[in-house]
Amino acid sequence: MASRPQQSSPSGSPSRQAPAAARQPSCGVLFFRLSRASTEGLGGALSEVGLRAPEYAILHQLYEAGPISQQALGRALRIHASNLVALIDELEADGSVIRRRDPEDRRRYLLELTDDGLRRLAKAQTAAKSAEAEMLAPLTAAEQERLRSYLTKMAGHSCAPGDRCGKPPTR
Amino acid sequence: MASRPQQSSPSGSPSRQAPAAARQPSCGVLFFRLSRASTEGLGGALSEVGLRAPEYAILHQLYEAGPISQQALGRALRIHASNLVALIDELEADGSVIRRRDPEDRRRYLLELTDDGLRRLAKAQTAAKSAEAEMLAPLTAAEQERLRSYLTKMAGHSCAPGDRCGKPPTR
DNA sequence: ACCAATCGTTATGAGAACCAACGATTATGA
DNA sequence: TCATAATCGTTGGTTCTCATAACGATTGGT
Repeated sequence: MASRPQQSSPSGSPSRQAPAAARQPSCGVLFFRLSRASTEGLGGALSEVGLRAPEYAILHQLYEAGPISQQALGRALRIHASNLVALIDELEADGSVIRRRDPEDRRRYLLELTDDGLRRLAKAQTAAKSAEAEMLAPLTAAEQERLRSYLTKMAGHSCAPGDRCGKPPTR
Repeated sequence: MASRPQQSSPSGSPSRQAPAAARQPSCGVLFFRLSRASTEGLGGALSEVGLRAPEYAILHQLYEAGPISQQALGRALRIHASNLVALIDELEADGSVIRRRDPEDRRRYLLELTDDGLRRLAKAQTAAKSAEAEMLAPLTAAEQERLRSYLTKMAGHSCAPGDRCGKPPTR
């Protein structure tokens, strides 16, 4: 400890001056942290049911938005179309989802949730419940409900089920 | 269409019965969708400043939590220690961060934000601001503030800066 | 002095992301 | 009608991220 630089906080005490950076974490940083925490907890819970997070999201989206095309699904979930193929393949292999040609446009499929897929989704939700409760623990029940409504609004805004939420983002 | 299984909504009309699955999307699914939307918008905005999301989060965390060890940083941000090395290397290479040995325990480093790093963080925040505003658009100003407080609480609960947020998650 | 534990590092492998290109199908226009 | 362009799903290949295991260096306990 011959040359301890100094203890007067070279730039280590951010509580002194705030040159330009914002003190409170931005939503971007918060989402970065929480999405990882969520992925961690959710992934662990889902592994017990033999599902991964993207597949869980797909089942949920299919249940919520009804039969939709792969491309609409990919837009809603922000999953690249090329990556969706393998995911749907797997879900179709174990009977959770079926691909059916859209009679109105036979280029696209209409992805449908089977009864097995519905059961699997229900089991996954049960498994994920405790992980979510853990994450939402510091909030009261009312706050949790409000948070959910906020997130739902944001998710709907970023890409509505049937909306054209193409890549050109307002810019 | 010779053998259409049946037309009595095999499982395609979710608005009829709800056997066991929850109607409204769980927070896990919402976080899955929003984290991807956030990564997309935030990543695009940060690329203009030459930063990626993890580096941005690191700078912010260092600014917020002061000089901390790499391991504490990794716990807070849910970044694996082995992956942190390259990230810190890069940030140190362009002068945003310096590694300094902790005199109290010379195994660990104390990561410090330099003045350059602070400036870079400020620029990144400015760049990220519009992307965040876009994502938060469907919320009122009051709701945005409440959302931020909720997320902050959750982030603090999942892993406080100096807390032992080890892997054994309550289980 | 020994042993166990911790911090940072390295190497390596598995998984997910993006990009370009291709058949199949549909839409548009001459 | 024919030709051209556009869309949907798919494939292959490249890159990036993430996780696991092992290794020196250092510290703490006995």
